[in-house]
Amino acid sequence: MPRITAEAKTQARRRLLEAGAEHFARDGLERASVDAIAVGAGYAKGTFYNYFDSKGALFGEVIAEGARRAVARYAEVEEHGSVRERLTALAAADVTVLREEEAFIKVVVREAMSFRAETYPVVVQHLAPYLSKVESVLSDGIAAGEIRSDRPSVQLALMFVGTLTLLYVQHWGSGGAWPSLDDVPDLAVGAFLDGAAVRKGDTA
Amino acid sequence: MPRITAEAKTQARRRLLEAGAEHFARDGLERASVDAIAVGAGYAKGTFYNYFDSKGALFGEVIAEGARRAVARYAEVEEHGSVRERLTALAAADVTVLREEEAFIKVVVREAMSFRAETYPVVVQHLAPYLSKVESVLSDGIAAGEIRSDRPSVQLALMFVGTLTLLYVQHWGSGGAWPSLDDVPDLAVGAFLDGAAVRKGDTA
Amino acid sequence: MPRITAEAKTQARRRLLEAGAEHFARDGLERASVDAIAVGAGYAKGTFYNYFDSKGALFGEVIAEGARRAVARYAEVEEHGSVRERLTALAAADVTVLREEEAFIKVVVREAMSFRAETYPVVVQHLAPYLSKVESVLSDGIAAGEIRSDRPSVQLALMFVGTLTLLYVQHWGSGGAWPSLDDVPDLAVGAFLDGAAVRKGDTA
Amino acid sequence: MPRITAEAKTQARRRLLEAGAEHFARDGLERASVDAIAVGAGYAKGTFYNYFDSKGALFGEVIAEGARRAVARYAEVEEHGSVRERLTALAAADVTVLREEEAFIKVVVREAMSFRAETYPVVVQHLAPYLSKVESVLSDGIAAGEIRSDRPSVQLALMFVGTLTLLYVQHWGSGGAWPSLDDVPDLAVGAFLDGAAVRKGDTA
DNA sequence: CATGAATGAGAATTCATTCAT
DNA sequence: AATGAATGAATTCTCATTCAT
Repeated sequence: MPRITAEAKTQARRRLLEAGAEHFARDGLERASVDAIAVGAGYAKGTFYNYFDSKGALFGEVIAEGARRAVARYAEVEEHGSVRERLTALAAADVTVLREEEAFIKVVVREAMSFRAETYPVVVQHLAPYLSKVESVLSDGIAAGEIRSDRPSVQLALMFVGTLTLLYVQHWGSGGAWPSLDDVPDLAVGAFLDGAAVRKGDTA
Repeated sequence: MPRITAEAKTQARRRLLEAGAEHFARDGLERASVDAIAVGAGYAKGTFYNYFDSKGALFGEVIAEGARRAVARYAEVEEHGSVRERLTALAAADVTVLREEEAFIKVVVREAMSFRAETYPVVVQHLAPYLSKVESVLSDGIAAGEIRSDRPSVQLALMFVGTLTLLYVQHWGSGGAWPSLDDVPDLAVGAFLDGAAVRKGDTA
Repeated sequence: MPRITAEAKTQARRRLLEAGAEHFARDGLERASVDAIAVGAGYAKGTFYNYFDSKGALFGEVIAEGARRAVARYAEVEEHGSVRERLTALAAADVTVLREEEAFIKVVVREAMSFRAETYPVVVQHLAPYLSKVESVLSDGIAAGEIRSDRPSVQLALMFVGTLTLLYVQHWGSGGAWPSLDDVPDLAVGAFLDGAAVRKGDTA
Repeated sequence: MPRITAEAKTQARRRLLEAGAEHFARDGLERASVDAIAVGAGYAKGTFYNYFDSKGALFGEVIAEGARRAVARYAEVEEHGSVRERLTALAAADVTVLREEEAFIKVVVREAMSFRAETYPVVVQHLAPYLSKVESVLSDGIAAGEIRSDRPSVQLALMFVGTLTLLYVQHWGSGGAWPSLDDVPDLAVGAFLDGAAVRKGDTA
């Protein structure tokens, strides 16, 4: 993956990317201003256009970079153990990224949930490796009889990632009241695997 | 002595509200233009301001109206049966509203998922009765031993509504590919109640 | 002068005229709104146009009416006595009008001092009878050797009326601090006739 | 590292200020348009906002600048001689400014005479040094027994400045017919010091 | 006569983008 | 590379005026 170094080759680019994430996370694409982003990165407005074609282009790259950083972290996760353990590890890795790159992740999540024609495909495309990882864990689980086999693994993966995302949104929306980030991995995995119903043989 | 009745006035308001929902759903608050909304409602630009103070004010009312319509439909849902049946009925009612008022619901959902300081509280406030309904069903379920009692019913309600919302987002985001609206109620209830894990005694 | 009755033949017209004066005095021509004037007169906006062609037309008529009311009061002033007495009486009559019709007079004064191409001629035209009155008193004074004969009486009349106006402006501008309306007649006449210099034979 | 010097920036500001004065003098605050002002200064509309926050802000600065220029000229006036000589010199200096900066002075005068809550305090504040100068001359005159001592010097100063202003208004209002600017200083000083009455011992 | 909904020209203001230095 | 002044398209909002009822 030489892409990271290639794309962030200059200091300036990286700084603009960070400042962009910051502003997009806070203000959204339309309300964030090129001027504020450039100044936030320590440059004058004109410099922005030496590195990015337009505000929209930066936005796309912020999303791509956010997804890339998340995926990079996923790559470090252990490949063995039960499905529950592996999903929890993935979720924990995800939360770690979120803590370190909150701005980037906020932008990605917001776009993922806003299903806008202009940006949705970009998000989906960049989240693909992320989803594949989850899907492969679930496929293994299906093969091992740990996961229900009546749903395509893609759909299950979407549901898991969605549940995780949902908890982030509730975390941000509630101002951190519930759930706390610490609780997210177990909550997500619990909700996804076990559901809310009491079943025969369970101890309530 | 109004020559044009109060109903006619309400009529104009309603048309602007519908057109507003349409445009906000497609373009979002910032990209939707007052001019386009007015023309979409069959009026000239200036007329808009005879009915609403500003674009932002209309946006708030669209959200309020969307929430109101959803809640109205919830009120018709049967109050008895198993938790599974009642949740499915609620979800089905929700999908019905969504089919009939897709624009309004899209706006509400997008705002609910965007956690913007300006609009989030409005959304939350208007979705409150909606959430209560779900919560009361779940409380009954906990009392009846059908639902796990280790989570506050509020949190469970948030998770159920979130799951439903998630499926809408995936429906819209995939261009209707998956899930179809018909599948949403069972999917949501299934995911929420049963989870994805195979458990002892289950038949895979 | 049947004009007064002819022009104010309807209640509505008069009420709109009064409301117009009120608003123009407070807000000026541009910032006063037809809607506010109509409502201030107890009518709906549309009714305004049954009585006046435009906002500008009303403005012209307010000025005309203000000048008319001032002149009407001048007509009652005594025609004999010294120049000082007669000028003081004229000034006192003027102050009386100002108290009773403050809005109208404010509009006239403001326009008189704003030398705007559109309205200045109207003001001048309507103040003409007002000025003639002063001028005739001063002509009598010149003939009687009470007033300096080295200035055309028209110019002297302009200076006197100007001095009076100046004091009004200072009264309004200072929020009534100085001069008070009670002081205006003597101040104006004193300044106009006597000046500020101490002269041989005067008792300082 | 400004490629365009601070002077150039000041240059643009100055051009906008001049154009603003021109337009405000002709059209008043409300009827003057930002677009026309910008074009009048040789810039596009948007450029205006690189230098001033709003039309109102420019208006305030035009008034401030007008008062500043007038005061600057006052500062050059001789400090000795009789009261009559000094007042005449002040008035002459004032007329000189008016000739050179007619637009600015028109705006200041119009605002001074319009007693509008929004602008009146600004005008008064900026004219303060201007008034002080006159007042100190008059105080000296009172001490020297040249000026009547029965009026506070502030009030006398207001009357003198008012008289001067009045003559400007009449000059503008009459289209230059009477008085001509050349006549203004002597007229103002004569009217202010001597008054119009013939007194014992005078030669009519 | 009275009404007030509809209109649309007009104005202020914002801001992404360009480009000469 | 960096800069920031200039630009003008786009947008929101106001309000005088019209006119059908």
